[in-house]
Amino acid sequence: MGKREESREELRRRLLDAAERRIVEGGLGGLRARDLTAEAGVALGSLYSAFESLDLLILQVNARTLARLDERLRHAAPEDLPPAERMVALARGYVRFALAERPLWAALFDHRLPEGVPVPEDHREAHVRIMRLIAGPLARLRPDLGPEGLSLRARTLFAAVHGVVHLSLTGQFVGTPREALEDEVVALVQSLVRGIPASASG
Amino acid sequence: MGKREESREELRRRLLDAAERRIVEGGLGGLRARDLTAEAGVALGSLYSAFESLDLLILQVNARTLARLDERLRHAAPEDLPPAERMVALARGYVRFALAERPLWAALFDHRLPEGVPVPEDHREAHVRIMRLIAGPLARLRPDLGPEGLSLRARTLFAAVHGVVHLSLTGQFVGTPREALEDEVVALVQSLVRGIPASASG
DNA sequence: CAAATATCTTGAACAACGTTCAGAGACAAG
DNA sequence: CTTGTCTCTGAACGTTGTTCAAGATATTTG
Repeated sequence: MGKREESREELRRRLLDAAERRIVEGGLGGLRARDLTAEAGVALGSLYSAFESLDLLILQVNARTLARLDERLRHAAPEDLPPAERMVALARGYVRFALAERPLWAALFDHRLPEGVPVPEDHREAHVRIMRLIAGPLARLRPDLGPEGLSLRARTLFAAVHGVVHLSLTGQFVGTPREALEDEVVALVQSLVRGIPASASG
Repeated sequence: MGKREESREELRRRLLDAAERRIVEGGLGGLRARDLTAEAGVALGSLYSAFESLDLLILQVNARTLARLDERLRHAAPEDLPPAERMVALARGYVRFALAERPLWAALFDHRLPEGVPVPEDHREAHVRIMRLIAGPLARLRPDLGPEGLSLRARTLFAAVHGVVHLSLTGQFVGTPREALEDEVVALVQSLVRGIPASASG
């Protein structure tokens, strides 16, 4: 009875590892079901006995990446820092994570589920955890905001920082040059942190 | 001699129009070479006598969209406004354009050229024109910045605003809710505009 | 332990995709 | 009208993700 479940987990792990390696090497766009299963040392069809589809497998790779991002951000911005510095440290941590784990980080945003399929609950939860990491110091800077407004502003701040990193690294549009990225993001957050207490909006 | 060239242009126009309609209806992800050529009333292979590839055709659709965005932004932020208000107006214009032309706007960022193919020069130029639209009022707010730093900061500001809109509308990550989007973007830009003159960084 | 049964793994086959190209057809020149 | 040149056509190709009958393997039963 035990052997079956164990080997099923082993299969999932092997496929996840292989997919991660392939993404690191060739980006999400270069990920093929055949390469992935070959690298994992299993048959093509086995992918579909371990996961519902290739898309759902990618989602699991992304879940791992999200967990690592969460950990890195917590490590980068300890709770004993003053709130403004903590915000800057979070932004810096995000930039460095994106640079260090670029293909896996990019996969978080490049991957789209097919039309009908909803994002799983634990994914949204992982996002919310990261948002709360921002909402913490933000609450100290904006004691006037309620929990609702705080959550809203945290998402907006994250999205702003993310946007700068994203355009810079994907290089589609004319983004911030890579060499200036970290400094620009820090300047952005500092401007926001300075602008925030003086503002009555939101 | 004239008939040949004329019909070639006509073919390109028909294909571009059809592609645009298909993207509006089903998004960039739902665009198929076969649907597109069927809608244009031409054979599948004709696509490749008018354009190098489907990717390059999409790039032309995006060029049209970029031109419309440029026009809309100029219209939304007249030059006689005070610089801070102009910045807000530009951001508001961007949000509204994204909402109004959502699938075509999304195609600007969802579409990626294959590995080796570089972004054409006129595309980068169209981007730069939009950046200059931001750099104008920014120069008044930050007379201390040189042309280099100004261009840099303009790209960062655009990317920040874009990030908020992008995460909100693609709904991949936990973004700003649609109802709050315009207000949040305006608050973001106001914070930045307020934070900017006090800051010595950059 | 051996036979029977349940389960999983395998890779050929399938449908759908972008792309190509030999042949049919349309146009210009003589 | 005939000839030659260019263009348009859609069947065919290679490559995707996905499926599924058949063989291999594990588990249960006698």
